[in-house]
Amino acid sequence: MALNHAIMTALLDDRLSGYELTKAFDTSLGFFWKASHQQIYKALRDLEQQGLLESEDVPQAGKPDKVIYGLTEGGREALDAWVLGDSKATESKDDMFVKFYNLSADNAAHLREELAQRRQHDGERLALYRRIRARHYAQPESLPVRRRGIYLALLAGIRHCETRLAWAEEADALLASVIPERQSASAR
Amino acid sequence: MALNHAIMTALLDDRLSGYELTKAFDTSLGFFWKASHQQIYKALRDLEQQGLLESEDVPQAGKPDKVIYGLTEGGREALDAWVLGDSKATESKDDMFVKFYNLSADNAAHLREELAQRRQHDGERLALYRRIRARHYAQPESLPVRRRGIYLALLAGIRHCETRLAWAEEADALLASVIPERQSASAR
DNA sequence: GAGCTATATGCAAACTGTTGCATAGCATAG
DNA sequence: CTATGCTATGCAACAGTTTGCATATAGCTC
Repeated sequence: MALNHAIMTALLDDRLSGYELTKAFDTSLGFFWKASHQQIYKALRDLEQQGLLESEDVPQAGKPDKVIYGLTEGGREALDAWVLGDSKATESKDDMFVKFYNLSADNAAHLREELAQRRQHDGERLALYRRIRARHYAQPESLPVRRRGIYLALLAGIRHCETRLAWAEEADALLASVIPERQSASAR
Repeated sequence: MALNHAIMTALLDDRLSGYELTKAFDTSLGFFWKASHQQIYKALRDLEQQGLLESEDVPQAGKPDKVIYGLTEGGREALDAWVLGDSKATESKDDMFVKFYNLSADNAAHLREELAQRRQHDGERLALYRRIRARHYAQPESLPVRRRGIYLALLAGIRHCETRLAWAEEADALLASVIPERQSASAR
């Protein structure tokens, strides 16, 4: 299970609580691996039981107490070993492409709207990636080794968004040509 | 569940057996939605029970008998309605990017190998897409409407592969610079 | 004749992920 | 003062996917 390894990866530098990890999985590593808090809390308990993480209760004033987790020596070794194993690429599944196989004059306007939402989303994501890049990865050659790996992942994210946005323009033009002339997407 | 709708989409033009659908999901629609035969046979039975598909037993000589499925009127309507609903994009998950977050001098050579495998795979996939494009989608403007949708999906696949391949070159160069000089990926 | 591949379908268990709900204190906005 | 949202953790049910196994016939190769 890669979720476990993604969590351990997030704990390489910092000792974090489940809640903090959940937030980390909304950004950063979460760009490449999504996880809900339910998944994360469960994985943390499992990993601790396997001896790959150790935990510490941290009482807090004005907030609920929390439990922070850190990698054990065994966890670090397990993570290193995992990286050296083979990884399988989970092929991405996207409803929208299946819908494109159903394109018709009746649904072209709808698909165009969905596409516009994707463009919005990809545009925001791209802007975020670029900000992160400018702030933290402006000179990849001078980064420490591990940070260069993160830079490459970020770069893949950037390229991916750019490609999707460019494709969306072509797709939008083609969809527009399919929509019956008498009405546009927003006509009643 | 989009698998059900992907199956119905595959049955838009043809009446197919579970086995034939399984093969179809290895190519074509399967480029955007993977499914195993166990999933497909189960989905077919479910869909028939819901009245969205109807089946017919086809005895065969020299081969096991088969059951072919076709869309019912209700199935066609259900599919049309589904296309008009909202779709959620399943964020793709990829072990390899998590591994990049763990880049070190010790594992750079291994990651480079994994990357080479991906390049190989993406390259083959791209070549296949291009062949399909050249054969069946050379003039998208003159295609019937639904085929234009499929063309757009194919185009997305092409762009995606191209982007990944270009990124892989950059990544490879950076990884090479991280690998300790005294040994290459294949050194003992 | 033994083993491999292809056709054709299916069950069952295990794993992974999503959704809904629950608790509980504190802060901030209206 | 009430509603909302944040911090912080967790259970339980369901949905979806993967993996391993099972069956049966036919043709091909060694």
